[in-house]
Amino acid sequence: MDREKQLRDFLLKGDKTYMPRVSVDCVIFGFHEDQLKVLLLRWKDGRWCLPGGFVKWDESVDDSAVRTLQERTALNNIYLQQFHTFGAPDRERGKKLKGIPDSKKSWMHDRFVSIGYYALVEFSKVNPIPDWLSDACHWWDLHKVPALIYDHNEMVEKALEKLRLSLNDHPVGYNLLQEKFTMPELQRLYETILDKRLDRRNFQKKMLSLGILERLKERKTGGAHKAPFLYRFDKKKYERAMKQGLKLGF
Amino acid sequence: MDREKQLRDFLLKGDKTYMPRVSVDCVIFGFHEDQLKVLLLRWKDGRWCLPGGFVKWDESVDDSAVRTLQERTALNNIYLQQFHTFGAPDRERGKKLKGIPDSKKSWMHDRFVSIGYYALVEFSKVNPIPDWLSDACHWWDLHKVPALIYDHNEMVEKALEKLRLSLNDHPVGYNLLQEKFTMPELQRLYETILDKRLDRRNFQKKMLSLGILERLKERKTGGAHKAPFLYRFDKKKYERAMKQGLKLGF
DNA sequence: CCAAAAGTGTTGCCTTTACACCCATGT
DNA sequence: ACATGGGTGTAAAGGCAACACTTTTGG
Repeated sequence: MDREKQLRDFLLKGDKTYMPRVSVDCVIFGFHEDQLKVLLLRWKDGRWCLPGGFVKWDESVDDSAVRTLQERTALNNIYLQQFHTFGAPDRERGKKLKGIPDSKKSWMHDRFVSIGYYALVEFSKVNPIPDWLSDACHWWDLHKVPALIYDHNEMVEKALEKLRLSLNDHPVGYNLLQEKFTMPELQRLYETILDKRLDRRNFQKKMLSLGILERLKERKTGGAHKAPFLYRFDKKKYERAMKQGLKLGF
Repeated sequence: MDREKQLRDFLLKGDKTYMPRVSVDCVIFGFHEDQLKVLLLRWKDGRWCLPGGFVKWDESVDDSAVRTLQERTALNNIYLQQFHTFGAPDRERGKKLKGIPDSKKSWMHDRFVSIGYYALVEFSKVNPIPDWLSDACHWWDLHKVPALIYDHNEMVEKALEKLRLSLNDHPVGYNLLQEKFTMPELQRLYETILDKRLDRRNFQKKMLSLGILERLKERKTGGAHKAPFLYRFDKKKYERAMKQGLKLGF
């Protein structure tokens, strides 16, 4: 079987291409139907995990994360943030390899340190693609994430925590929402990430005061009630705000 | 020569003890005479670098940083914070090994990824100890740090940046000052880290409002002017503040 | 015409900022 | 005595939180 050979090659010769001992894992956040979602992979053995990958010898760790993300979502230009590196001594990739011949000789055997990144992506644009070791790749509601391999649940927790903290000095939305969105939608996003309710009117004032939103002529019609205005981020001003940092205080 | 053998052993057999490809580097901050200081090592070849180390197979990455710190400063219970992982493809430890026989066969050869930690230590308590590859270990004024190996200057920059950001939601001082200190000393510390002047009176109000300071009966005598009160952190309240996070906003 | 959601403005509080006066100490 | 730094209080400003009224839309 072809895949069998591919796997053997990867296990026995992968270290020609990839650095051993170091991996990258990505917590990919999406936002859909007022819920934060996380993209997960299912291994052939049924266990779920974060999309991850290895670092090529000639590639930076950041680039490795970009590549991993690109491979799972088919998206480019994704917002990506390194958030923590996980290095407990029992983090053994090798444990995944049970029952595979020669696995003891593999560069995958033994301990790995993993560098965690979180990504913010536009849910509707993602077409989840399993990797060649997995048979499924899809979105999970953040609050319903199943038990994951190793410390991946901890990674999700930590990523969320860091994302929350970042709201105190950086805007969010450009990466998670569609190009045009309404103020209530943006508010729903903030409320979901922070897991707390915000005052509608004060929220709008705060957001507009950042000067990074552009109100469009159109409104979002089709809803059951008064049609809300559509907004769009001014990309240049948004990026300037991301760089400089702000004082939001949520 | 004994050291020669020790080096050869380390280069050729070090991977029995340490994980290849992964290292830890520490930006150790101290505060002395109104200046932020960084502890640096000088290699035998004259180049300066951050104190760093490798990760033992059975040790967590955090523990490895703790050990490194302990070895350089002879201190325990140090405040330590992982702040970033550096993984550019040209980060080669091997470049250090020029001229050493068999260095190509060493686990030190080829690329390393390094996990950066910053530490806050009480300057006066530190007795800097060079490691066995270095002939000097001492404090440098943060603004006078020389050119360091690899990307270590970048690490110092990033550590400082993260430390500054942390002031917005965490107190600082317990780790950098002596047990008893005056309000002006604490203010000087904040001003130095932030590199900006603060109003004396407003600073005091803000600090006291945190409820983590205890004013002592004594005053600091010997100065040229009015004797300022001495303060001390209430350790329990300080730690609670560190955990919960605050809203300082500097 | 009613319920539910969205747009807008106002008020009061509380935090932050700016600033002034008095006190202690060494020269 | 005076220059310098430290301790304390207060008034104005600005930001934030609480809140009310009107408008629009589908049912």
